[in-house]
Amino acid sequence: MSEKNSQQESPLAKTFDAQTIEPAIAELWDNANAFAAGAGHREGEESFTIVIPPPNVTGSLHIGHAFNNTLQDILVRFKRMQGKDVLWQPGMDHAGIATQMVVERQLMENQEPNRHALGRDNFIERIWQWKKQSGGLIFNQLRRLGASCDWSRERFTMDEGLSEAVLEVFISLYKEGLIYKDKRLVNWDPKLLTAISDLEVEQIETKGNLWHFKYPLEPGVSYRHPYILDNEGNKLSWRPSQGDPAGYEIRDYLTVATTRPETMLGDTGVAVHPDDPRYQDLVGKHVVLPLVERRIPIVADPYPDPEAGTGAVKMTPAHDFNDFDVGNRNNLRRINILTVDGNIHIKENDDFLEGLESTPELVDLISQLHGQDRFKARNIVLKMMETKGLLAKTENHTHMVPHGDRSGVPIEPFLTDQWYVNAEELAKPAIAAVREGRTSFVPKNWENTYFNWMENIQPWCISRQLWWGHQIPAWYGPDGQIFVEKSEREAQSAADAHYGKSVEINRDPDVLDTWFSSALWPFSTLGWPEKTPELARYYQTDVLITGFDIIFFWVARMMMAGLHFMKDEEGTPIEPFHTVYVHALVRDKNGAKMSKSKGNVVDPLELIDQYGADALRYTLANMAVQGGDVKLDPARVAGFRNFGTKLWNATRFAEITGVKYNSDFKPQDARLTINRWILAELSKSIEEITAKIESYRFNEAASAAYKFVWNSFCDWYLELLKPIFSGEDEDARAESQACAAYVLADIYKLLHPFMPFMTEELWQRTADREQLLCHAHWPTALDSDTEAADEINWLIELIGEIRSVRAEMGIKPSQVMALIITGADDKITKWIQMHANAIARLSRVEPVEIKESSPKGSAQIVIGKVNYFLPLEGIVDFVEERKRLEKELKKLDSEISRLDKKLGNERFVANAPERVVAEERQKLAGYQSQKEKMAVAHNRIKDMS
RNA sequence: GGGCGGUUAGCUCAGUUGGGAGAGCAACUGGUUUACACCCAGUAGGUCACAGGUUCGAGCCCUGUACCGCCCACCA
Repeated sequence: MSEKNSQQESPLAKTFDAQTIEPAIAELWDNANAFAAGAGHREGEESFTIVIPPPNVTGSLHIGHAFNNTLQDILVRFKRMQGKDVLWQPGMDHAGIATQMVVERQLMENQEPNRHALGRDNFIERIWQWKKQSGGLIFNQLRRLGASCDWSRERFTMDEGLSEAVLEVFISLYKEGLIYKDKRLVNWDPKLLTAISDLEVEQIETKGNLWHFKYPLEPGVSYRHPYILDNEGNKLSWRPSQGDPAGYEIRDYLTVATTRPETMLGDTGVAVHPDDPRYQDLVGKHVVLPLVERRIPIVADPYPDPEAGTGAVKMTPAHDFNDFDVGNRNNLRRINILTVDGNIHIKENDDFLEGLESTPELVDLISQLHGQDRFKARNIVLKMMETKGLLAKTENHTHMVPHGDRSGVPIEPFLTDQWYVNAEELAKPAIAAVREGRTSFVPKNWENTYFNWMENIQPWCISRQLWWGHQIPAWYGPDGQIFVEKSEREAQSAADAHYGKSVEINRDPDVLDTWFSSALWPFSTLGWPEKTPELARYYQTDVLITGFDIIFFWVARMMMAGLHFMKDEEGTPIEPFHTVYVHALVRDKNGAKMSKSKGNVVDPLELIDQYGADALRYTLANMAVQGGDVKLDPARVAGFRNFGTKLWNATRFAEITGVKYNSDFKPQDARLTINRWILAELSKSIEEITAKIESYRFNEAASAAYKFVWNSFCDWYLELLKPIFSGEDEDARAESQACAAYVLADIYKLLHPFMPFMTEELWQRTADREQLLCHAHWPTALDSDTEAADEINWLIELIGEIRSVRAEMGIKPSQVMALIITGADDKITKWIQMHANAIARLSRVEPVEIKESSPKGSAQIVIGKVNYFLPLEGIVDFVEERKRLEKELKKLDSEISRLDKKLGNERFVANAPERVVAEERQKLAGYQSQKEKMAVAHNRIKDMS
């Protein structure tokens, strides 16, 4: 490294040029293969593994990725510097629907044949081509961000290896009976023409109507319908809970309500609650479904709520999840009246026509409705019902309508054959693992969300009617017999064996839900099902860092898959990770989720262009509050860019003043208080930053570093070194130069996880380093040295007071004035002598003198028992000082009276811990002695002004 | 309908075992020096949403209310 990165001749530029330096540093890391698995590993240190949440192959870096990956990188770089055997496993997700949509759109834009014309194989080939050209853009963007993944290990969910894992998992779950095929209602997306899982359904509040229909009872049947009267004597519907009804009327119809009138074409029953007194006599009778004239039964089922609506509910088992269940319990027919794309299908539909007489009215109905879009059909049905006088009432009604999260159209419950995973079974060990603390969430409250979902988990529909994805390894024999095997050849021989002769088999055309392969990510990327060395070394992974929006989609499913397939030698299941760090989503300024469709996306790449990756990362780290929302304000990015510049300039100052890294410097041997002080502050910061990163409090780690660098190191340490650097004491200068270099080097290390580019650059430029900063040893704290702190804290307080007095009294900065000290003991005297230069320089006082008696006409400062005077004669009107003292005295009075009251409270003295009481007493004494001195000063000045 | 989170300075937000409320930005005053105007020094600004309760003591714990946001859910 030394030939390339030895100290460079040219001095540092005035600011850090992120545009040119960041890419150069990225290249330096690249060439050194700095992030390969195990790079920088030190003997005896364990492994540390993170798998990246695989971005979609179609994706480009959005602010959420930037946030998520910044946090991962902070942790990964931190662990790497601790000498751990680190793997940050990168990779991408094939994102079935999203990718297929992108390429289909591209075909359309290019006016090329659509996918159906192209055919399945050609289309898939086309997607691979697209991936080669435009996929994975996001990885370059992640590199710009500084993500230190082992890029050589990049995986893709459609890779051969990962596909092998998918096959293995599917087949063994099938053979265990945990994957099965079933005909039931699914969430059907009529636009994308595929089934989707419950999680891909978004409930959207929609304003609509609730229409009340009269369904005539079959001829000869009627019943007594009770009612109550309102104050005006109007008949109101009666509910079982209301006690005795006021009266009855004879009805030959039932009223049902619906938000989806068009589904009535598929009604096959009316359900009432078995205990509902209104309808008990009707159970077992029939109604005649209007328009269609189908005779359908009235059944008793616990599902209808007698308190809601009329208590009678129309049943469409083929188009509603509840009705489906009721239908199963009561043997109701299932009549599918829709096509896959959501149009009415009642012509030549045997299910629909069964049992119907072919009347002219029916023919007319069919001709009016068949082929109509479901929403148009709704209006037509409504008109028909109204015409017949069967529309009893129309109410405004706001309700949740399920929409496909990709297509944005209302989904249809649709009766199809699909593949399911028995998630309930797989969830059991996944729940236990978290309950028993083998995997824990940070922050902990997400565990409730996890449990709540896992404990109510539904079968997971994993088949998709798409082309892009892992095709389901199932083949069908002539009679529909299923053969699930690794290859067509094996399926063929299984089929041949089954039938005892050679038969033709057909592969299931469907592909698997993308999340099926993502669920395997923590072990499939390490080579499973092969027993690779990486699998042994890096599984179990350590921390999963992810947004809460994919806890269900991804985290839960990784837990299920990991615990089912990964076992140690004794067969004990191994969780995929021991910790799940859940961060907030980056939201727009209104707190809304950012999404492309809303157009409220902040582009991290623009921020990187403008401020540099380090600045963006530092900002994001500072926003990573556990449990909090993240709203991005560009002004803050600028602020943290400024912080980088500050550090840059501190280094520049060091360079100018001969600060040079010296490996002989031993911090324990530092002699000067100022050096011992900064080393103690450094140690405190090291401890704090280390602890905060380890507890995932990234914002607190970042702000601790910020304060140390800016407030302690730059504002005070470097300022206090200036007189030493320009002074005569060569030993002091040499020690300080070495010490400053030492502290700077540790600062680079401490900041490296947060701002890797600039720190690496500075590290390389400030000394002839043996290694890259990203492999340097994370610093450890020294034994604490509190002695120095007293002295420097006194100095800081004194300088601050002098500055404050000067400013308040309007003394020009250019005005140099004397400082006279009285009442100094030996210690203070020594300190004054030691720091006279610094005091003079930083607070513009000259000379600094210790005297026996106080000068006349001075501003007065009290620190501890010592008085400090600034003679004002000829400089400023005493009135100003009088006002200032009065203000001070007022403040002291209020403090003193507050403490008096508190300490006068017997119960406080009796109940509060001794420590607290003692502290308060000490404070009070301090304020009192300060007040006495101030009062003296005030009296004196009053006489003069 | 169930669950979770939020309400602290003009703005964006910190505040981990209860013991005098902080940061950044913005504002105001003023800038001499061996780095930095992306800077330095100083100043001002808060009934910690509201109402009760526990406690010697509450931004923090308990109860309730209001408003905002999110997640889950099959009410026709």
